[in-house]
Amino acid sequence: MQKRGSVLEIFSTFLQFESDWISRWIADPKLHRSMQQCLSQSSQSQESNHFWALYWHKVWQTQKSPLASAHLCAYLQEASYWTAKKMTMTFGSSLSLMDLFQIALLKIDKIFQTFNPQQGTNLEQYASLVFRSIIKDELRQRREIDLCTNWALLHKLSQKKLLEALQFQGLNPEAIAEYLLAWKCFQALYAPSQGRSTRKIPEPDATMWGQICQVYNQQSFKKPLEPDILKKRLETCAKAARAYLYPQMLSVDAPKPGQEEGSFLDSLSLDLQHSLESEIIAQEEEEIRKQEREQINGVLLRALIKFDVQSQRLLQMYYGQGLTQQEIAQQLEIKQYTVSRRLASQRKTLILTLGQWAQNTLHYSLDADVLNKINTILEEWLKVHYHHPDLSAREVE
DNA sequence: TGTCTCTGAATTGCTGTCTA
DNA sequence: TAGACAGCAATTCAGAGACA
Repeated sequence: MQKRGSVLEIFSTFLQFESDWISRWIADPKLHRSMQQCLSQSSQSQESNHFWALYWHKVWQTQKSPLASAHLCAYLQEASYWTAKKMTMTFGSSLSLMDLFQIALLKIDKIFQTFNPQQGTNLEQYASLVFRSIIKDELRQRREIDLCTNWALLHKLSQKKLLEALQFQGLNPEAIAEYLLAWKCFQALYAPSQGRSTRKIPEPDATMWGQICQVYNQQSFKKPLEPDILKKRLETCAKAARAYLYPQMLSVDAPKPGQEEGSFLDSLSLDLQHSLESEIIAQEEEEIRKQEREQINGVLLRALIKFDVQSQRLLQMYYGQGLTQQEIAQQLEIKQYTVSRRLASQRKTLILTLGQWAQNTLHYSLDADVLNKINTILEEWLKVHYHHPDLSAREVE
């Protein structure tokens, strides 16, 4: 992918994909004109991308202007692309690089809403972090939904989401009311047996179908239904929910519906040569981050080993087994607040250890911001460590 | 979209126990 | 006896879900 050179290009061009590869940068004529006009009128034409990013973000904040949103979307193309690429390499996925790229950009408004220029951060770096969490969340949820049986999905579903899904299918209000009633009866009567995975809830047996049907017929003003019809209705609900919550991805450069030639982005054009420059920079940055991660692992593992057995057990129960403080308190026969205090004290020790290391090695000054970041890193690390101890141990070797 | 409710987690102020 | 630590009860905070 060739780097965009000028401010004009950066705020008015978009990536075009061919299969799963970048084909070229293409300019949006409207954005191109708008940016040209801004640059010609502004004494800030030579200012950095950062300046214009903050400018368009301010416009978006004050006017909620779609034009500002489009300029920022163009600006964040690279951030979205590299995050999507990293995620496909790290996690692998049934979704392509292009799909992940689009998932990230679909929720771009979230970045505009939560970005705070006062904190002195760079919008592009901030967007990369948020894109990463958006994609991870999407992949996790899709995996959950893919693994769910219809009956598990119906259990997880909220009434609001089911209603939206049924409306999305174009059903009339009367039909929707009947489907909702069927779902409510199912929810009320069919509870999965304890200990069973919440993803693998099996189909109700014949007796249960009979009971659900009986309650449904008591509450419905329509002609009484047979259990197999009710079952089909609930299967339709599950199908509608899957289709609504996780629709098939459609590429922005896919052919226009009903047209053999031309795509959504065909009105745009700008030929670019391919370059490896950005890939090399990204690989170097990744290498540095990897080394830092390994060092952090070492520091935290050495600190953890110094904890007594009970403290280690507490952390294992909280982060490893995912127990609540109340559950841990019951098992250890102590009070919830004692658990809370001990966890807080252990976290404080680890934060100070990591802070000391950051101060000595990376020459960070330990202000509130840095400590907050260390706290976030620590939380993530503890979850990974206690879920996959082999992973963190391997990185330390 | 805003409000309400619920739940888990964290905090606060006071008190008791233990130890150097 | 001071300081560290823990117990207790009440309160606050934050996030998620339901609902009008």
